[in-house]
Amino acid sequence: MSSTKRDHLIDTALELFSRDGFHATGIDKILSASGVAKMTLYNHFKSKDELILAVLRQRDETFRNWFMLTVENSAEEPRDRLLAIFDALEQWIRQEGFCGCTFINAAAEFGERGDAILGSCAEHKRLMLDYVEKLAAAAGARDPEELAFALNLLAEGAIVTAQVMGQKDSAARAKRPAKILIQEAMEPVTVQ
Amino acid sequence: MSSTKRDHLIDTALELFSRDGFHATGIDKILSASGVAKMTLYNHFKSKDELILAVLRQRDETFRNWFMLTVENSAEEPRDRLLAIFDALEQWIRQEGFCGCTFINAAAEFGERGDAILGSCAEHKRLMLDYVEKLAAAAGARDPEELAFALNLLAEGAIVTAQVMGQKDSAARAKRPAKILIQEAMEPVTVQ
DNA sequence: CCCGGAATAGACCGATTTGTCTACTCATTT
DNA sequence: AAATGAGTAGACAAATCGGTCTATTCCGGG
Repeated sequence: MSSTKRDHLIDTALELFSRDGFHATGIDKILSASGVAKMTLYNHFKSKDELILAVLRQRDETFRNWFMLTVENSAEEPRDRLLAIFDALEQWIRQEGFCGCTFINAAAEFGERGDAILGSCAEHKRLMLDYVEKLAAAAGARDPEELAFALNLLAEGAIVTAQVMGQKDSAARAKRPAKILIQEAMEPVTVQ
Repeated sequence: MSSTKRDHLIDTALELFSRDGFHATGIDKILSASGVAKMTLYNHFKSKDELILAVLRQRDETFRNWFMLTVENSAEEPRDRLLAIFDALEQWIRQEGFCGCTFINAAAEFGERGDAILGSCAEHKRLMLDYVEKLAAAAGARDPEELAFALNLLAEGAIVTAQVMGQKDSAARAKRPAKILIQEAMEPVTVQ
């Protein structure tokens, strides 16, 4: 039963952090929402920052797994999988309670200080980018890293646009430019 | 002298909000950093939220003006101006003290509540998008709105990537995909 | 010169912040 | 039956939060 309380705290904290922000969510709010005693929290985590780090670690794992599974289940052809990225994003954005990317939000709140937190955000983005690059390589892109970088820009842009402007079709609308970039990346022609 | 104090408060608040975040920046920190008395602040602004709104309004104006001026000064041809967007972004990102987009950061902290604040962020993004669309129309794009939307995704992606991953060449690297999308948007061919 | 408006310093308020500590309960295990 | 470890409730601390209020000072225009 030891890790049950811990996981429950992380789940509750993720929900509140996403909805209200990290600084705006007090420890007491997490405790009362999860029904866990304060000493239990500080028994599992040394500080609020450590709780945040644990939340980010877990979020990275669950989100990336969900993302990769969703992409790979909705397309077989490597090239189609590159497009399926945006179907997965669309699906995520349309989920009720969508509050943008947890890592972008965390990076927004912890810029200078908290290199550990910012580092965790950067690592997540790195892993996501690596995955897209893997897909791009499998699709036979001329320069997988370059294509992955470009598609990743579209993806990040779609996430931010959905969050800030409330434009929930942003990922769907990103699909056409993505298709163009993919097509271009396959042919062995160089654009000056 | 009335508006001097007000402007000074807004400038100081913008700096601290950008560096440390909105919730993490207390009123007292803004006061001591600006050397202004507390009652002077509350004489100009009804609350911290109103100060934040004033900061966002001023930021929208100065940033958008700087952005448009920079784009238009670095290129004459409409089509080149679309690319100059990313030169301006690059320039901004490389400025020391770059902390990401104030409006993305604000939206990250004020999601649900504070529709006024989130609304201000959405409006800024709308105005930026409108400007890009104007450029796209001047460049003779087949569908200016669509091209502007796609280029805007790349731009937002570059901003976020620079902030979260510390990848300061993100805007420069966005230029090539942008060029491809622009080129495609000019020809009267339809990609299915 | 003198008056009025703006700014000042700083006390003060109640609420909330993160974090510590104690005394207690409960279930499991040996 | 006793011991152990996890969890609990809640008091407590020191700092900070946003915001109000008062008393004072400063400066420019009539």
